[in-house]
Amino acid sequence: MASGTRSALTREAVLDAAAALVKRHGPDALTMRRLAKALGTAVTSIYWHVGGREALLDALVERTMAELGEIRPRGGTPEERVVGVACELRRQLRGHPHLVALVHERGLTERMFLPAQRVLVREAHAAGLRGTRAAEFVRAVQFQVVGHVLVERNRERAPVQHPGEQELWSEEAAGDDPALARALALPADTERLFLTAVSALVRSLLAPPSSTRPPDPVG
Amino acid sequence: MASGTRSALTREAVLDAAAALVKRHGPDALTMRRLAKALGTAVTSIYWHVGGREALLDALVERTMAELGEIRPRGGTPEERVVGVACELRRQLRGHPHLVALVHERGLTERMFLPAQRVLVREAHAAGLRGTRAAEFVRAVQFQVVGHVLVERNRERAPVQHPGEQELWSEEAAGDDPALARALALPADTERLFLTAVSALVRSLLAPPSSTRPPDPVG
DNA sequence: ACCTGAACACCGTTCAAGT
DNA sequence: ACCTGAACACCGTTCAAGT
Repeated sequence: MASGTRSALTREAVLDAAAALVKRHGPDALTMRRLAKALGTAVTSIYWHVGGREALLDALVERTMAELGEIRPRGGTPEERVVGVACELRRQLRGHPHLVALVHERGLTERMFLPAQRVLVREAHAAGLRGTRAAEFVRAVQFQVVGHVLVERNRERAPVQHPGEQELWSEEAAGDDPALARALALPADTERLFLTAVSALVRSLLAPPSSTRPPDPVG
Repeated sequence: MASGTRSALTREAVLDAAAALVKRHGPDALTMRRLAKALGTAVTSIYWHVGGREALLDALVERTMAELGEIRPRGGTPEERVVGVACELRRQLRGHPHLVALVHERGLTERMFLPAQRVLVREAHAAGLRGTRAAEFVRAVQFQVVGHVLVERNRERAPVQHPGEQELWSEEAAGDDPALARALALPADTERLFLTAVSALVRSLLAPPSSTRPPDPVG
C-alpha cells in the first residue's frame, strides 16, 4: 500500500525494527550491528536517530508502556475490584514478557505502575483506608504483583532446575503428608498461586483494623 | 603466614578472585579478561580450571548459596514463626545483593529456597494446614519473599526515576487525602512494607477456612 | 541534515603449541 | 597436567569524512 518509505530511515522505523528483534529473540539479541543489518543501514545511522543502545532501550520501553491498556476495576466489593485490577495488571505484564525485564532493569517500575496506583488509591478510599495506611496498601499490592510476575517469568525461562523440586521432594520425608510432597514436586500453578496470594493479602489489608487478633485458643 | 601459594592457580583461587570482583563491582564487571588480569594469568588458564564464564558464574552461585546460614523459626505462634522466617530470609538475601540477581538469572530460585521450604512446611503443619493447601501456603510465602527482594533491590539500584512518584503524586489530586499523596511521594519504607505484606499474607492464609466471608453489609 | 566506513577498545571462546 | 599467545567472531561507540 504505502509506496516508498524505503530509503528514509526514521526514528520510528528504527524502533519498529528493534521492537521486532526483541519480541522475537529477546533483549540480548538486540545488538546495534544486528539492528543495522536488519534495517539495511550502517550501524552509525542508528546513533544519529536514536542515540546509543541505552537510549534505544529507553525509547522502546517508553513506547511499549504507552501501549499498555488501561485497567478498569470490576466487581462488587473493593476487595473483588482490587483483586481484579491485580489480575489484569499481571495479564498485561505477561503479555509483554520482555518488557517486564527491561522495565525492571531500567528502574522504571514505578512509572509503569502509576496508572494502576491511581486506581488502587480509589479502591483503598472506597474501602475506608486513608493516609499512610492507604499508601501502604497500594504499595503492598504493587510489590506483590510486580514481584510475582518477576519470579514467575524467571521460572518459565528456566524450566528444569539443577536438582529440582521434583527429586528433592519426591524422595524427601514431608512428615506424614504425601499429598504435600506430591504437590511440591509438581511445578507450581502460578495462576492459582497468584490469585490465592493476592486475595489473601488484599483481604487481610482491607479488613477493619479492630481485630488486633487475640492469640488463638488452640493448643 | 602461608608461604608460596603464589604460582599455583587453583579453581579455588579463581573463584575467590571472581567473588571479590563481583562483590566490589557487580556481576557485569566479572570479565574473563579482567579476572585473568586480577589473577596474573592468561585468560585461557581460567578455562582449564573452571570452564567458561557461564560455568564460572554457576560455581560462584553454588558457593555463595552454601554460605547462606540456616534459618531457625522463632516465636510463639506459627504465624509469628513464619513471618520471622520470611524476615530472616529477606535479610540473608539482602546481605548478598548480587547473589539474588545471579540466582534469579540462572533460574536457581527453587534450589536456593529449598531449606526454607522445609522449615515452612513444618510451620504449615503446625498451623493445621495439610496437602495442597500447605503446599500453596509455602509457595505463596516463597514467591512473596523472593518477589519483594527483587523489586526492592531494583529500586535501590535506580533511586531516581524518570518523572518519579514524587512529582507525579505531589501535584496530583489524590482525592481529599493529602496525607496519602505525601506518603506516596516519599520513597517507600520497604522494611515496613515487607513486614506488613508478609504478615497480612500469612495471617490470611493461616486463618481457618471456615469464614468464606459473607459479603459486606456496607452499602 | 543525514549517512558512511574506518578505527578503538573491549568482549568470550577455541586451538595449536609449549613445558 | 597445566599454562600460553594468537586468532576468530563478535560487541558499543567515536569521529572524520562524505553528500
